[in-house]
Amino acid sequence: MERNTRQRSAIRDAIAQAQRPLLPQEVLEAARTEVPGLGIATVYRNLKALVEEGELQAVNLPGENPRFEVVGHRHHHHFQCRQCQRVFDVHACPGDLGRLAPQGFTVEDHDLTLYGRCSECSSGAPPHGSSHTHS
Amino acid sequence: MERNTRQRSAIRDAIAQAQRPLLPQEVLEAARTEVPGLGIATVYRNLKALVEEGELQAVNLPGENPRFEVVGHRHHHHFQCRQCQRVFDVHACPGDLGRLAPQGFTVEDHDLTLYGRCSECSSGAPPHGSSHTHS
DNA sequence: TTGTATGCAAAGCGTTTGCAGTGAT
DNA sequence: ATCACTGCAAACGCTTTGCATACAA
Repeated sequence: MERNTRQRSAIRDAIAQAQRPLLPQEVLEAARTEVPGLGIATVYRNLKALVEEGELQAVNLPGENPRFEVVGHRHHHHFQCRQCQRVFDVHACPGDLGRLAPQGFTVEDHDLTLYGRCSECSSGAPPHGSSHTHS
Repeated sequence: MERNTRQRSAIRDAIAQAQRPLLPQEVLEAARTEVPGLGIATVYRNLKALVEEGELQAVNLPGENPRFEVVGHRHHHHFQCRQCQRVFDVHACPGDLGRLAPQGFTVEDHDLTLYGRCSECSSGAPPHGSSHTHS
């Protein structure tokens, strides 16, 4: 049976309050404000459990480590800002893409990622989340 | 100055002859038919060098390790077969996707991955490349 | 001969797992 | 009092790097 620990609550809250998919490391940092001694292994274990329970879903972008967000958002896509590297949900979809595949191929699903500048980075606002910038 | 080694030729040939993007491990296996003692580190070093030279490009699919293919194909996308896990090029594109992003966001580029069955796996043909199937 | 490229092994990085101790029920 | 959960550290898979040797030029 599942138990309600402070750690699990902190992890769940961290993701629920973020308005975007978070990396495990970001979840750790956010959840540690509530549970200072929290370990990264606990974050991974809970992320996995919460995904299996259907509460969270993994967000995989090309060439990126998996991020996690709450389920509920129906079919949607993602946008990654090339300046701050953050990922945002896009609640729009180009629609039927089956016609794009070669003859004989059957298309069942698709993933779409948009790249560019988020609204904050588009305006002259100071760069956000520079700590997660790639080297 | 760059040197022409047997290893580099074997790696280049392996990728050129494949009709799809290859994983480093697949490149190693293919190139070893020509250079048996080839090491994986040499594969990685050459892949990186060939990408920097502009001869190869990395193909990153969501949740997958990077694959490599020859450059030349202009803007295109990819299709991954859910049965054999192989990746194929798709020389079609849904076109302008800038309208999908939220207000204030600027779209500069996009990545699209289609999922389904490749032609071989759609027909009753024997499963291909089972050695690369995920556990 | 010179210095880049190679093979091996060790190190990195993100993620998973074993284990003894902790704490929710 | 159970037994799932936690933190730590070791283990993993993929990729990179240090180093002495091999070989293209």
